[in-house]
Amino acid sequence: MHGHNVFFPIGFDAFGLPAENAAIANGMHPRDWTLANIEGMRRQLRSMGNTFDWSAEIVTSDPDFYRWNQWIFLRLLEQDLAYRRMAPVDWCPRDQVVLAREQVEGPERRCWRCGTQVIKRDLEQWFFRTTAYADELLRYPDITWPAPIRVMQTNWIGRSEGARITFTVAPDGSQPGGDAIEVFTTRADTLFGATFMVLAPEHPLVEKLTHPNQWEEVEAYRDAARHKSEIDRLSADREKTGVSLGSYAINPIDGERIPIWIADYVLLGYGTGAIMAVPAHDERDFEFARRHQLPIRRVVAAPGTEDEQLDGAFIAHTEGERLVDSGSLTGMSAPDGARAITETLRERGLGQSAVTYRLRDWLISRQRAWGTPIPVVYCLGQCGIVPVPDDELPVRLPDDFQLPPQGGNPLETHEGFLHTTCPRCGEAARRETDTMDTFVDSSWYWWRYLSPHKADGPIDRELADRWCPVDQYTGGAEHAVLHLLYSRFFCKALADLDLIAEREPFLRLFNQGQILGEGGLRMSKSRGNVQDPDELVARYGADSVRLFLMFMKPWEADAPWSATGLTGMFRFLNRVWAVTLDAGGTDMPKPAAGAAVSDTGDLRRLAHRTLREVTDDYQGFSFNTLIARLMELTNALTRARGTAAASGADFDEATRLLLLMLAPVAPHITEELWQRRSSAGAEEWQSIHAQPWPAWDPALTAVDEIDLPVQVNGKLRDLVALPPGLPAAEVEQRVMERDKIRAQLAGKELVRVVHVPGRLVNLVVR
RNA sequence: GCCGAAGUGGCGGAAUGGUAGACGCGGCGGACUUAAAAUCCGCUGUCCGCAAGGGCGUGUGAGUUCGAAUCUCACCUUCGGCACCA
Repeated sequence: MHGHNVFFPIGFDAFGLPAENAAIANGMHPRDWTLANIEGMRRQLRSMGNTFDWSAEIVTSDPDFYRWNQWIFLRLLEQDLAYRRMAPVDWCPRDQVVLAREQVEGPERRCWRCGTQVIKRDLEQWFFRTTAYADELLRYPDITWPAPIRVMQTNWIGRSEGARITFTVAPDGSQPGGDAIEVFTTRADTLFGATFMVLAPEHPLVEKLTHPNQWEEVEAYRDAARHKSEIDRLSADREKTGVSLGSYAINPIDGERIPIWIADYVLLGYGTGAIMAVPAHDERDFEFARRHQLPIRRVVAAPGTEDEQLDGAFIAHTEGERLVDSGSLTGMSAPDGARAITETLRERGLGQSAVTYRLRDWLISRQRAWGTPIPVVYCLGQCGIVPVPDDELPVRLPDDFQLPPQGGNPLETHEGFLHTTCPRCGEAARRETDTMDTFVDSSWYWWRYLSPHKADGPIDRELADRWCPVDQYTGGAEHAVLHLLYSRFFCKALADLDLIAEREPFLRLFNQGQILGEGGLRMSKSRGNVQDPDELVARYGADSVRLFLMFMKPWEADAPWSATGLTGMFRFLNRVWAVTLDAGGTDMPKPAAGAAVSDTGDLRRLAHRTLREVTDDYQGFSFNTLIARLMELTNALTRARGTAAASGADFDEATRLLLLMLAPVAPHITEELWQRRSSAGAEEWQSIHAQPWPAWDPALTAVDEIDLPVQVNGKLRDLVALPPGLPAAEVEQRVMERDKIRAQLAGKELVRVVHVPGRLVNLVVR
């Protein structure tokens, strides 16, 4: 209606565990189960009147789509943005699958799909190197996204600036010394306060650095750490356990010998997996030092507070704080101290400034059959991991796999799929049986919508340049660090592969809310609280249901489903029907006395004002208030029905504008009414959805009379009807003449008159 | 614990410094009808009052302002995110 070309495609994210599990439960191949479901959803979406471009439909489980996942995977592999390595990973014991870090939720570390607590396992897995773009992902140039989403992503990426510092292991009776332990710290200024070191129990240097006398104790601790559950290990209020390795390191700034410990509060996966412990200035180190009687030495203090007793770590930065007890740097401000120490270490080759991120690489392999096969083979000869050549893509999922009754991945036992030959040397080879995380599918699908059948590449560059980035994206906040982060990573990676031009996929993001099940929980089949629109659509019509979904809450808010109020939408549309087709009110009992509308100009003005406001509301996604305004207009027209006013041109224009304004949200009934209006008149019929958006007449939207609120001491006391544009002095004079105001002012002293022209007058009295 | 969002009638919600409660649901009353349904009209925050009118009122308490649901501070509650990140 605004003359833009709009591309509004639809598709089905059809791979994944829910489909696979449901297929198992129903004894079907997941493909058959999925396609049957898609058929149902297509019908349901059409019944709601969604105006998708079905010619561009994508089904991600179709080989024509997933072959390009494989093709992109191979390009990322070439660029070292995809890799395989052994790592401690999150494993969901119920789904029997590994999960990406983003897919493990909450303090109890539960699987995002099934809610089971995950466990850590050391497994060899495939990763995408999202960390390569960590810094760029922190920038959001020229995109209009809700601030909370950006905050969540920023926190998730967790950039922190500091220094890497090398501690050298000291020689002693059992140990020649000389090994380097690298640590990361954000507080280089506290280096003089480092009184011990802590390595993660899994740190590779532990075995080498353990003194023979400590061997047994260290082994026992490492073993316990390995078997401890994730939750136990991560709960922050747990006692800080650890054991000494019996060896020592040299503090690179002052040469002091400090003991080396292992403790499970240091995580292998963050920074370097080792820390310098400064108990005076870090809560965790403080707690650990207290428990194990290690020295606590304060090295930063505000003047005059140096001798205060510490009963906790001193963390907060205070005004004027300076280094104390820090050799030649004593007296320096803390930030200068950090710089000086880092610089000194750099000169000695023992340190440098550094940045660390909380973000981990994206673990994309899944031990399940219903996903995109990862296109590599393991050569049983000499070649190791060999990528499948492009011209052998797609690596197809077999059509006949049997789901093993005991669970697990059927691809591992499918002889036809498993056995192949090495593309490099021709010897026997085994296919990779892991499939890709389904978030891979959703990370680039919108480019594929532009050319879903393109056979010689994933993306039509010319079309992508013309249509992308996506102007308006809609999605839930629950995808903040999942789909929305992965998609930004993909965009940057695909831009570096020169497949697309842009580096951000979605210019404007709107977080629509979710309609929750009764009880306020997310709808899901497993909870059995799914609401099906079919019955409501059959009973009230798609337009009523659509309107109600938009009217019941702000578009961005979550709310539990309740059909209370749906009847209001149905009644509203009935009134629209009545004012459009039966302005004379033949069905009305009889004109209500006193309801006659004499000034049809009022209807005109209301229609034009409504148009102005509704146009604004559409722009701002304020669907609920827009519908309310259309109801007001309809109610005014309803009151004029059956009166002389209803046969006039103003009434006719108002109903015409009403239909046009309503068309985007109630497409079916407005089209029908539009068509009937056209055939009643002489105009040749054209779809209402192809009409230009109407323009309002500024002369009609201008204020013609105001009911000026008059307050006395901020309390509303009167409303004074006035023409607009009256001089301030005259307005005030008229206000003062009002009986009510006189009564209010009687016996009081008028101190001040606040007059906001056109808005109100406030009389301040004493 | 840290970060973020929110708290308004019986219910969903409107109003982002200027008439609190638009619009809808529900409720009450009326018209039409033999009757009911549907439809249409009116009323509906709360307390006092026959009325005119007035008091109170946006989680709680303070503050800024002529004026606060809206801004500031503290607190309470709910929801979402993070979880020893050095």
